[in-house]
Amino acid sequence: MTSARNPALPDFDLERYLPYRFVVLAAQLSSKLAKQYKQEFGISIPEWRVLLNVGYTKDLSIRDIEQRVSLERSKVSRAATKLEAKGFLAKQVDARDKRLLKLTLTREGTELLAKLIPIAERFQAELNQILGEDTPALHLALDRLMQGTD
Amino acid sequence: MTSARNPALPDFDLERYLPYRFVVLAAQLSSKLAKQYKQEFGISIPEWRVLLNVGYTKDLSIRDIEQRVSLERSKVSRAATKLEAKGFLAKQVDARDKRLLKLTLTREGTELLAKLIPIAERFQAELNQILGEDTPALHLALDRLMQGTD
DNA sequence: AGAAAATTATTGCACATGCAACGACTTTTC
DNA sequence: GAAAAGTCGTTGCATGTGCAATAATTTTCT
Repeated sequence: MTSARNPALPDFDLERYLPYRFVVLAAQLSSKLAKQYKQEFGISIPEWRVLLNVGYTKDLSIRDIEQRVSLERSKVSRAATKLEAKGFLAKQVDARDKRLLKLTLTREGTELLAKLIPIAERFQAELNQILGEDTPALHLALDRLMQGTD
Repeated sequence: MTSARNPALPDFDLERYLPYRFVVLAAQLSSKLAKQYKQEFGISIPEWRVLLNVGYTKDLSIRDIEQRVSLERSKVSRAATKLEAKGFLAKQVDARDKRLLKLTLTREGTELLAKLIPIAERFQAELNQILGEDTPALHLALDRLMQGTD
């Protein structure tokens, strides 16, 4: 079906090409949630990730988040600035090391996150539904790839 | 480990959150290849996708590629324009339907693609190595998700 | 046939992104 | 203890992106 018509080219099957499949699927999944968050709450994906991290760990710095979530320094910084402007988180300079920032959710930020999480959970449940008994196998494969491609 | 410190928040484990895992992994895989293509050949990801499609199917239109590769109209259009400027492909108006374009690789484009493909294959082989016997399971899971989230 | 609706590729524009440079601060080294 | 090297967060800038609007064409409908 995807055979090469051009004799100068080797055979190649894009439909089975793993990096491609990942990118397409990831974009689909991510944008589905992104639209919901954007429309209903005005929150972008980087903002959602930052919110989540700050929500679950005390006094994170920008750098901490960068490493955990594999999100660029500058992305994290800008997301944090926006969240601060919207009143969802507070920045505070670390007294011990004044280069660092300590990020904390405000009450409003906590309330927002409490609304966002169930939506994410519901989405995950949908996916597990679709995957059925293959869910663990997928996670295993993802573990392997994450490990292997560092 | 990822337990909620904040009593107002439900528990949530980002490390096991499927959409997140996909996005991170996809970005990793994709950017690894992208850097290589960019540095050595000056080709971006959208350009590589277009190149590939045009290489393997005759007289594709912009719209055809959009649908196949789930790449935005405008992205495809701009990628095609760049590839044309670099001499890798030729645009030609379809005589039957003058709204459509017929895209074809030039000789240079074919030569380029012939160099790109082995690199992609090698990358895929690496991944299969890492996945080992779990490769089919992963593809099955991907099939399910692609189907299910349309 | 002719008007209205639909389709195709391109483009303008506002916004996101990645990277390098910067200032503020800390750690290391001599 | 001062200078050099390193680290942290922000920002400027060139480039990429998504979306809506547009012009050119085709299809549909009366």
